[in-house]
Formats: sequence, C-alpha cells, structure tokens
Amino acid sequence: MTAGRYNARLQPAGITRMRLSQFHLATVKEVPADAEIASHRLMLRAGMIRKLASGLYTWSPLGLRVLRKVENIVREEMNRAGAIEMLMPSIQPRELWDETGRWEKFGGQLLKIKDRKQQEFCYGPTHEEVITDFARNELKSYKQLPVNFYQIQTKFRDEIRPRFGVMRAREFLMKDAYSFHLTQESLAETYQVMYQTYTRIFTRLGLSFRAVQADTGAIGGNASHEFQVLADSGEDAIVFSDGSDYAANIEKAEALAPTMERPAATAVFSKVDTPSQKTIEDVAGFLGVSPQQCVKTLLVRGNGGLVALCVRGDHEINLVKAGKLDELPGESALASEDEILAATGTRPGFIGPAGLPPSIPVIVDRDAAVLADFVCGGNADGSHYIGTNWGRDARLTRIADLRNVVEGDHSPDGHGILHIARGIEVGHVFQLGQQYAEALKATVVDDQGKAQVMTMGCYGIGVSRIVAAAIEQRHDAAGIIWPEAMAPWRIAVCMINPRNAPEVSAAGEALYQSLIEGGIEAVLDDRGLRPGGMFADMELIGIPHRVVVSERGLAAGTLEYRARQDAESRAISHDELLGLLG
RNA sequence: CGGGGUAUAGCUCAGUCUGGUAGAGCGUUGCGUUUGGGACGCAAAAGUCGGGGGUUCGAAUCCCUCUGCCCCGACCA
Repeated sequence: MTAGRYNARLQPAGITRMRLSQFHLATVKEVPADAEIASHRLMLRAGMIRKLASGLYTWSPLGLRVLRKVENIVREEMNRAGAIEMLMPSIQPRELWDETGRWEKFGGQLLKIKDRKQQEFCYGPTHEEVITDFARNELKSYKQLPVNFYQIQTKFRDEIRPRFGVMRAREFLMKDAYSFHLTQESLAETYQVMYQTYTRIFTRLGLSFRAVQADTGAIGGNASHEFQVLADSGEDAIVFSDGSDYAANIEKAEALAPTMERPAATAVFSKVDTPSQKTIEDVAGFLGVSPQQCVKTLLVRGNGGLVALCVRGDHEINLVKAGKLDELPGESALASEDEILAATGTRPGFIGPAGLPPSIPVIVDRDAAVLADFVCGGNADGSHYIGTNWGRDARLTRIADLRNVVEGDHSPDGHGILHIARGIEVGHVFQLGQQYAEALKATVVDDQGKAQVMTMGCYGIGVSRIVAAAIEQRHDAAGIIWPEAMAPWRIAVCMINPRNAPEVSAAGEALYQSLIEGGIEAVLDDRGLRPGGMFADMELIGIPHRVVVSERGLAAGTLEYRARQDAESRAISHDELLGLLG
C-alpha cells in the first residue's frame, strides 16, 4: 500500500465514513454449495458474515451495520416500555446451575469449560440463573417491584446441528429480559406490556409477523407467545383462524373433537395380506379405501414400557401433545425398530391397535376414535386388518387430542376456519412463574413483613436471527430487499465514471454531502466500478433507494432515481428526491 | 449421538476410478485499452492436495487412522 493511499484513508474527525472506497464492502459472486437457504446465501454473497467454524460467524462491517439497526430498535422499544438495560457475564459458574439443577438437565447444548484452577463454568446459553442470583441479592422489598431487567448479549448453545448460517448458529446475539413481581397479576400486566412492545418492535422493523400461542414445554409456566416472522422457508408451522385473532404454533393448536357420533359397526373383522404395503398411502391404495378410513399407529417410549398412539390415516401425530399424557415422561420419543420388534413381533408399518399386547396402552385421537369399520395394521409383517371397530376388535385405553390440526379445521375458539403458514421464531415471551426464584430462594419482604418468593417472566428476542429472517422474507433474484429500518444505508449515490468525469465526481460528492446534512443515511459509491458491477452490488446488499449521477444526467439537469423494487429508473429533481426520502 | 457425504490456490470446483512434472474459472497484483447492467488484452503472484502413518522406485490418487466441515433424524431466539 502506498503512502498516498494510506493517507487517503485517514479522514478528519467528525466526518462519517460512508464512501464505499473507504469502507470494506466485500461482495462475492460465488458461494459455497452448502449454503442452502436464501438468507444464508445472500448474507455470504453480500459479505455480511464469514464463517469461522461450525455455527460461529464473524459479522463484517456491512453485516454489523444491519445488526446494530435491529439492536437499536429493540433497545429503544425496551427502554420505552420501562425495562432497564444491564449486562451479565457470558461465562457463568457451575454452582449457580447446580442450584437450579440445570447443570445436568440442560443437556449437551450447555458448553462446559474449566478455568486454570479446574473450576467449572459454562458459556451462558440463557441467563435465568444469573439474573435470579442478581435479583436475590439486589431486591429486598416489594416496593422495588415490579422491575424488568434486560441485556443484549452473546449467547452460546452447542446445537447438535447448526445450520442456515446465523439462522441457527451456536453463538448468536440475543436480547433477553427478565421481570420480577410480587404477584401473578403484576406478572400478567408486564407480560401484556412486553407483548405490545414486541409487536411495536417487529412492526418498526418492517417485518410481516404473527404472535402465536406457544407450548410452554417442559419449563411449565402459565402463558407463552412466540413472535414468528412469516416466511415459506420457516421451520415452524403456525396456525391462524380466518374468523378471529386466534393464532398458535401447531405444537399448541388444539384439534377440536368431531361433532359426529361413531357409526355402528357393520363390517366383518378380518385380516388381509398387504405384502409390501407399509405406508398409509400404500395400504389405502392397495385396499381401495381412503386414508381417512385407516388408523395409523405409532409406538412411543412411555413411563412403563411402550405406548401406542393412534390417529386417522390422513392425520399426523403431534408429539408435543402426546408428551403431556400421563403415560409419557414429558417428552415423547419414538420407539426404535428393535424395541417395536421385541414388544410386538412385527416391524413398523404393520402395527395396529387390534391385538396388541395388553401391557401397551392404546391412546386414540378424537377423530380416530369416531371411525368404524376401519383399516389398521395386523401386527404381523405383511398384513392389515379390515373392518376393525373399537371395543369389538381393538382395545381403546383412552381418547385424547393427539394430532396436528390441518388446513380447514375449525378454530378452537369456535370462530372461523384454521389456515397454516410457515414462520421463523424471532421472539418469545413467557410467564415463568416461581420455579427459578424458588430454586435460588429469591425473595422479597411484602407489606406484612413476610418473605415472599418472587414471580418471574422472561422475554427473548433473537437479534441476529432477525437479520436472517428479514432476508428470508424479503429478497429477489438480485439480492436482499431491506426494510428501510434495517438497511445498512437508506440511499446509495452511484457515480458513473467519476475518475474521468470531474463534474460527475463533484456533483456526486455534493449530492452525497447534502443528503448527509439533511440527516439522510447515504452511502457514496465512489469506487469507480463499471455501472453493471456497481448496480449489482447495491441491489445485492439491498439498499432501498439508488440515485445515479452521470454525465448524461448532468447534461439533462436531472437525477436518475430507482427504488430497490422498481423495474425502471426515472428522472427526478433534487427536491423530489429529498421529498421521497422524507 | 446414529446414518450419508466431503476436504486440491483467497473463493467455486476439475483431477482420484486406471499411481508418473499441480489444473480451470472467479478473485488478487502490475501495465495498457475501456466506462450505462458484473469489460478486454498482456504479464504475474498464489497450493506442505486437511493431519499422521503405511504400501510403492514413485502417492492428490491405493490402504489405515485422526480431525474439520456439510447433509438426513433430537432442542430452540
């Protein structure tokens, strides 16, 4: 690097560095074949992130600009809602995690480390332990409640399978908030405030999203909502009604009981050969019946041996719902082929409720329970039963809601029909209750002078995931289409051939300066690239507005403007441009 | 943690089956010509072929082993 070039990079203090020649923009044309989803590909191509190791990413200057935009909006809205920012260590001592029992329970996602004295620590995947420890030391009186602490900080979860870039990274940026209350009523109030705050945040970010009821999972608790960014590539299925504001994660959504009664049995119960028909579709096709007339049976590991779960052939088992059954240990794992073979003497594909060993409870979904004369597995390789009826031919231990809702089901709130969409979970609000405060003995004195265990809520936002989710929702063949609130810059000033056209260079600089002085976040592309490369870069990195300064335009006395999603550019005046950017 | 794949230049990949001088495109550097949708010419730099061991006169190539990374199954912001 020559001395001149080096000096050119030094700028007087107070002038923002937004000339691309002095920024590190590092777009690439090619991208590793293993980047599977649009956001991962585009973030790599735009040079926003670089992979350091599996699930670990460096945020480039460009990527960080976007990340900070998200972070700042989250911070502003949390502050507006009365939450108080703080910062906790990312490394946490084992003792604290022993107090809640999560050192063992958290599982492999907890990254455990030792210091030079062989003392054990973990890299924080979440901060309930640390904040509750803070609270038990700091909060003494009910008069200090309610209070809502938050931080924006790096988390580490040793995911079994990191993927999709920063969408599911091991290290990621998260905003986590924890509120403390004397009463459940107070918690419910703050929960409402956080719900509204999250709605404001995702609205400001310019994302299409839905708040959905969520399963509270193994942690328990009273209420929980997820905030899902809508995108076809989302990993979550979300359900919403067209006749009310009901919306839920499919794991949570209740499938209403059918209104019909079970018809009387008419058919003769008999076994038929179905040599290689293992799937419901195969069997239904082979026997000439519809999948709705079949019963699908899955064996899962229960508290005391295997448990059979039955749903109608066209339905899917919901393992989260199943996990709530008394017969199951909180979470449900499918039995292995060996276990199935040992318990029933047959292989998966031919299991059915009729003739199962009496030790296996048969739990039947509400829709499967109203079937009569149905087809089910014969509990012998290569055979199925036809004309099966509950009670007469097949044992039925209990009826429960076991299935995923499907498009067209009635809404559980009684209003409207359910539809299904895909979403990316970017936020989660949760009424935790007292379990952490209890475990860590976090109490305050109430107005009677008695110690009371505090009640807690927690509220998370995946800051870095939002960046990926936004791209997933908004992109085209040319690249990213940022919402204005997330864009690294709002407008790019592109100069055509500035090196050889001093008047273009001067006019571009002047326009850039006037935009900056007008408080508009602009970037000047003074790299002197050929137009094709310059335009391709600006579209790839998703700048919402573009204005071109060229000899042609200067001669005509107009600027050439194009919004990111416009098909064509158009000539406008300087004043019009300022008006557009409001 | 099971199953599958992969590792060659900064990036994307050939070359491996059939052992015999290390390749291409993109990118980078220099010079020149170019400047409205990823320009062109000439020249150049750049690789302990993931690590270790073995077979062989000779290994990117065959064998063993370790490691990283990716994909399909479990949790979550």
